[in-house]
Amino acid sequence: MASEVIEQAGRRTVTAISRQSLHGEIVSRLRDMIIEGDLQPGQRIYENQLGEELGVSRTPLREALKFLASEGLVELVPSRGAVVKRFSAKDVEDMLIVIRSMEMLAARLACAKASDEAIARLRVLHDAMVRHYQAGERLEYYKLNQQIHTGIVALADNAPLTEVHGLLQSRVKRIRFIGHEGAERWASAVAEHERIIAALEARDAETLARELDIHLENGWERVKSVV
Amino acid sequence: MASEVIEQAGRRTVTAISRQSLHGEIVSRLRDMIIEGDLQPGQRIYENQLGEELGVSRTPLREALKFLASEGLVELVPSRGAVVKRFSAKDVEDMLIVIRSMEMLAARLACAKASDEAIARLRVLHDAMVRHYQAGERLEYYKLNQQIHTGIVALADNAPLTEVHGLLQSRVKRIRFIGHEGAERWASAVAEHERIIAALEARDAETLARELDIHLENGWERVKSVV
DNA sequence: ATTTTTTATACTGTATACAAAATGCTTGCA
DNA sequence: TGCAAGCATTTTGTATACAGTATAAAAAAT
Repeated sequence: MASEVIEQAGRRTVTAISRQSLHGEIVSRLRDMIIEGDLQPGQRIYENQLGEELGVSRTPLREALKFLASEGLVELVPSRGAVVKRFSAKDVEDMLIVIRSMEMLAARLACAKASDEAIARLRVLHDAMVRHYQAGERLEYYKLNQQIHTGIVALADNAPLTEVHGLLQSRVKRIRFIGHEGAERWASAVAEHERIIAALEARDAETLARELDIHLENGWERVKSVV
Repeated sequence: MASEVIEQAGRRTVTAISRQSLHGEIVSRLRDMIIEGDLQPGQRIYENQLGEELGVSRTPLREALKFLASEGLVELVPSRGAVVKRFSAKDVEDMLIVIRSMEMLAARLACAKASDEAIARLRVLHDAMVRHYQAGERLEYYKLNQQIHTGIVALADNAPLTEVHGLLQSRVKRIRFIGHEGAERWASAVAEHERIIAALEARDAETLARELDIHLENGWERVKSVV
């Protein structure tokens, strides 16, 4: 395969230039592969094979797998290596409960601490998202949607909260990504977002938390059928 | 060194017997060493040296370090290896905010889902804790205290919540461990716990959440001075 | 024909060796 | 005496080799 040769040549160059280590590079790459479904849940990971594909030897690959295991994206089975973690419906439901709670916490903190400029930046994202909705561009909509939720968490200026939220978010991403909602649900989701941004701009913590609660509860219903 | 030989011989035996992999063994060991202050914040970890101490080669040790890096207990500096992570006062404060929120969530879930037997088991732990308080046994008290908080989270029957709570808990552990509170504060902490268990037994979610909120807010004040 | 045992193969776990990078020290020079 | 440059040493990063274990297939026995 031509791409593999390019990959190998690229690696050396990238390693030299980029600030990221090879380890970090592999971690990001594998994380994306898992989230985007390139590596499917339950699939066993053969170190030799995957290492060859990525153009790296087993050592840094194994280190990356350990890292991802701690993130909960792969499972380490003793003497049988790594397997892409598979989540049950309950697992996903449980994650969404926690994510919802964390976003509500973030919302309250954000109302108290966020700067006007930071909130304005979220409004810009929101408006862009609405335009993608009106244009029917689901993928672009989805990406901005994610960014807004992550953005609200970021407003709370609480690193552990951001980290843990991102951790769980990355696990449900590959499931949410599949979820294509119907037109009327999509419309109401956008309306919910509008109210969320408005509450944030008003710095009305309780309204914001309540709206997020409703929104994520609905989102959960939207996803539920897929899992 | 004689101990090294014993260590190495011991390792082979242990590896054969224990269900845990050597990797898992090292992870647990290092985690304890960090939490208990054996490895101090900011301290650089020399792989050769530490590997020799533990009687393992660099490969599994490095894999364990990557795992702990993902847990947030060590930091990986490119080309300069691993350093025990140091947390600022704000970091700790932020963690405690998140932990508090998660315990409150757990409390609400627990009131709805926990079995009577599970709650009864917590009551037993609580009573034992009170006895240790009365005997003035701080360490034993502290351990049961931890167990009770972890136990409440466990009652929620939400694996991701348990995992994430444990993650943050392990980071603040080494700080809390140092925190020795005064007699009157200790007394009020015990009283708060009594109310918490009572609310749990009554399955009064809102009271339980409120009491936990107060308790953890106070606990934060208790710790604050130390950091 | 089915089940059990043996054997071969493939993969993981661990150690070691080598290469590249960083740090610290020494020596030379101003 | 102070500074800088180069060299030596230490340490990390990566590859490879070897050992142990699980899996699968084939052969033998019931």
